[in-house]
Amino acid sequence: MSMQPNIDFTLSTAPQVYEWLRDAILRGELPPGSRLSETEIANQVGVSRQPVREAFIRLTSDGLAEVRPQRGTYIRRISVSAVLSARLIREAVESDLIRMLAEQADDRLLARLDQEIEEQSVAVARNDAETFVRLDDRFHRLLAVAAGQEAVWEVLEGLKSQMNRLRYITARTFDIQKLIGQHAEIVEGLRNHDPALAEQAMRRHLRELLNDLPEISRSRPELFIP
Amino acid sequence: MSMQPNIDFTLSTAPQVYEWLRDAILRGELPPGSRLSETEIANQVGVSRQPVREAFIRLTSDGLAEVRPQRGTYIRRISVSAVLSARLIREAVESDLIRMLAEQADDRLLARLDQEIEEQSVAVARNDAETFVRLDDRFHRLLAVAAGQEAVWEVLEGLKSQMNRLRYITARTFDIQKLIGQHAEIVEGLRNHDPALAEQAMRRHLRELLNDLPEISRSRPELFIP
DNA sequence: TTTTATTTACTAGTATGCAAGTATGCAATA
DNA sequence: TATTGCATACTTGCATACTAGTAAATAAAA
Repeated sequence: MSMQPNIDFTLSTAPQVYEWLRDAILRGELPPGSRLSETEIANQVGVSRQPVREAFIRLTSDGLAEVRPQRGTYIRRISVSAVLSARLIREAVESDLIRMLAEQADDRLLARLDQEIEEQSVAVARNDAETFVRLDDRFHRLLAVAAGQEAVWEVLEGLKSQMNRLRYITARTFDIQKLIGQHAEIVEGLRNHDPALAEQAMRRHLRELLNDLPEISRSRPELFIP
Repeated sequence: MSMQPNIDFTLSTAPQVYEWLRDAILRGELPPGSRLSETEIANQVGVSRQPVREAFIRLTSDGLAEVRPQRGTYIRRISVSAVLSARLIREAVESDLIRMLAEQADDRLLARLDQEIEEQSVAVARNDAETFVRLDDRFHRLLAVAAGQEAVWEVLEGLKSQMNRLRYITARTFDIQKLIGQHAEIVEGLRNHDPALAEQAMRRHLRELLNDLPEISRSRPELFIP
């Protein structure tokens, strides 16, 4: 592994190791199928095996790692069905939220959303896919918060982890311009206070997010569970 | 605590301790706010602190426990907003699933669902609320499986844990007869291949599940996060 | 009596040693 | 050459010792 974490030894180390590993996994730095080792990570970080072990347990709970007793700990390969499930759930929930929001969207919110889309356009102009992924997340989060359902978004965040790994891996193959256009359609639905229109735009948007999944799973089978 | 777990020492003990505690929490045997202790549980089970500690970590990941360093481990009180979020997500997802299912429901499935409802009626006739909770879970799960989305249901299971604790606590206050009637309405929607009808029945059903939440949170504030 | 220190008995966090299972390379054998 | 047996070096699971922090009871002082 490349980087070294910044451990603050005045705080508990286990959660810090967890955060560090989780970030590395989601960013694709630790690719699916990688083999970890309690001892190895412990030496690298400068702590004992114990906190590392606890971090592994939490990663396993998240579905990001897999402990094979007496064999080793591995970064979980991506499950296509888990990714599709996460997408389906996102579509169901976010289309409900956007319909709620269409009835109550005010000018202040609409202005803020226009501004977000503007920022996204800047990112695409600079061909900065990674920034766009971050902005895209913020856009969807903002919609949930505006609907008064921030807690719902926090739950979705956890589910999205599998999708996020995929997005980082494939960040360069997105047709970002198209996605931004879809964001604009969603906002138009809100502006017209048209729940059905906003919902349809949202569903279309989220359905296309994984359009390239079949191709990726064909070209990079090592990332996926067979 | 009352019961003792059945530990199979030829298998890993940590997961068994986890399952045991999780079950006790969901059933309300370990009520919200209870104080646990690694040492105490370890002695009771007959293992060292280590596997118990690992079980606590997983329970914390599930949002069922809360470790306060150097102070103790507590069963998390129920967060009303978390319960409401879980309900909203369930409604969004299950109404999408039921709409998908309405187009493809065959006689075999409908017969099976009728049979499930029959079983539920038997439970209510015996005034067996706990069995009904289990059957209710199975009914909704069956719908997800029939829609070809078992993986989606597995995800919902995790979210439902907060709702489930509440259900066990309040099992006696439910108007079970009414819930069974709503199940029947859902099945009628499927039988008529009417997605809109099935969806409306499902939404009504899931909205009423928490009707008594305000009253419970008033009468038993010790179970909830303020 | 009230307030302040101090002791004592807890808690979880971490380090470490040992046990048991697994993979791998090498040597002996067919 | 191909296969088997074994030594060795791993892996994680668990038990234990120790640390540091917390809380509450107790003792000392005002």
